[in-house]
Amino acid sequence: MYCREEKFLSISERRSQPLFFSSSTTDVFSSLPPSPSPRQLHQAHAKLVVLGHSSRRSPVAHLLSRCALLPPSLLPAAYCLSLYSRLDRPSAFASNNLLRCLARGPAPRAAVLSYRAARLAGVPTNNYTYPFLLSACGKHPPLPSEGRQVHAHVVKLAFSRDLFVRNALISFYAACRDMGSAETVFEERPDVRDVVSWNSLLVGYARAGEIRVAEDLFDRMPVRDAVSWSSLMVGYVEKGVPEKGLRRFREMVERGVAVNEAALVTALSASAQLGLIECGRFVHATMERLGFRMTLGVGTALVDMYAKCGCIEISRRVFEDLPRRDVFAWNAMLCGLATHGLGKDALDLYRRFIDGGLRPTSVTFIGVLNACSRAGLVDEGRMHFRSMVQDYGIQPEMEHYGCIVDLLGRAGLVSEALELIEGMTIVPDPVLWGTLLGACKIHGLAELGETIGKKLIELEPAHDGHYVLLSGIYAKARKWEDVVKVRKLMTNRGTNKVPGWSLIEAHGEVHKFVAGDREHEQSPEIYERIGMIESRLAEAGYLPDTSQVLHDIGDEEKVLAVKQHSERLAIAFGLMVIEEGHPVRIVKNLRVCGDCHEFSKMVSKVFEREIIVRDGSRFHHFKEGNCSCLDYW
DNA sequence: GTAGGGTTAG
Repeated sequence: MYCREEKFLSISERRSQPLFFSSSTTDVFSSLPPSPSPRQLHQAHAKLVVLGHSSRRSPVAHLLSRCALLPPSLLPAAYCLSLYSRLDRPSAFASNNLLRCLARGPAPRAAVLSYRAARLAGVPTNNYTYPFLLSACGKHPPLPSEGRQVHAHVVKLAFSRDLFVRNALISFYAACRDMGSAETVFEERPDVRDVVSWNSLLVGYARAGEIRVAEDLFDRMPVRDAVSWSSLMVGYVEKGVPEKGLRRFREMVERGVAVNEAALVTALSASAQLGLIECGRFVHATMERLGFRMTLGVGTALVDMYAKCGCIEISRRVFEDLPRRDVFAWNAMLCGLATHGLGKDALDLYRRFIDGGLRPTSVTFIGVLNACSRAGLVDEGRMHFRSMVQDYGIQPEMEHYGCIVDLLGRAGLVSEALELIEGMTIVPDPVLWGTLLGACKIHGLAELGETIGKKLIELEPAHDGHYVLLSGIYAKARKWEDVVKVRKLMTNRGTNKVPGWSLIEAHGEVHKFVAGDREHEQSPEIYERIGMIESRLAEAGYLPDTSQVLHDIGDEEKVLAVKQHSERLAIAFGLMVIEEGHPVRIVKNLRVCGDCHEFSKMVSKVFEREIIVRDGSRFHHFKEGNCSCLDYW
């Protein structure tokens, strides 16, 4: 309406119009949609300027309150500060809304500084001030000493009876991992408590890894809501027991608790971690059954879950069907394609992402570099590594170096990789040296491998993987005495060899196998099946390669040790119980050994069955005698 | 006009 009127006015007429011709500012705000974009807020601001209201307390505070609701990525903290700075005598409302903007913005510490300035300028505070301020102090990384000072103000200014303030205090202490203080605030006033108080404490314990305490709180809660359930689930997932989180999700659904986005995302993340597609499908189906509308968060978690459960095509479809995509969604898809060895597709996706005008993050480059590595695109990888720093100002982190070392190592450029490591600005971690050591083993560089292996053992003497890799390098060079020496060293030092296991899902049940396992109730049939598979493979000309069996034992025993690797048991079981035409999906914790890799390729050919293995770091799609990793992993 | 939960990588 305002604009239409203006169209008919000449410039001179416009000048002659009183600035307040649209007498109220309510029009400016009532024309805004429920969730305005930054651009629409700027337009509202422009209207206030035209109306001559840009220094008036109430409309500016109103505008700030709308800014504070923007998603954090769009929150213009500097702009909010400039809006606020136009005010002569800011109200508590205006100041609170500035605090709210700053607390949600990229630099929450600014909220503390702004509060200090407001106190000095005599701006009044009220009970709304402290929740915003304490939330700023509890953001990552937390500001413990600032928050404690705020707590002192709360007490001094007599706001400590306020439920919202108390809850914000509990959350703040929980974020600082100071559960003692969180508990004190919680216990101090049992009459000023609600479900949020309980949840805040619960989250604190869950994040601190004190899952038993969290469970106990959960059981004692007088009222539980969806946040209570999802917070407990997060605790399990963070504690490394995603299966318990999934169990809670099922329980939550069975009890008819209204499922929320966080519960869905956490349950999907748990399924993704476990690689259990049937669990993931259950969560997806539950979501659809309940008519939960697709959100960015759930969409991203679905893309990630399907990718991590080996269903990269479904993952792609979910991604393409998303109504909106943010950088998290793109990153999930990109990284998914890369771990599946679809390097070319990942790079095409990255192109689309950049052409769409989005800004990559450091995780985006982990995906891109990984993709280059998997596709063997050395020059392209080097180019993106440079572009990351030069075009986007992202400093390489350990993971980026990891991808590049992997890329160079795979291409046999081990000395270039070594040079890169030596020139790093951050101290290379053992994982990085381990990546290089892996490259030495693959390319048979015994001397360099020996140096790095010894160095690694020195760095992490309790880590069995280093001894295993080094003895593998010796074994490949047929230096048997050294193999024995390293193995003895390993035993003497009492390192615990991480036992290898493989999981396979069949008809709603999860079956777990460890090497040489005879626990499974169908063990006799499984071993019989392995024998049968082997004779079929032998007819097809397959010879076991025992060079990677890192035992100082005789050849015959070596063959036996390889034969009983956990994924073989899982594959044999899979061939027994998974219907024909369906792929056999296996999840294992360690990397696949060379012989099992060869074995899987042959099985996929001879038995015309697709086998999808998720190992410790990537996927192997075995089909018609080939593997998607192109035999480098 | 307030406080509590989740997603990408390794």
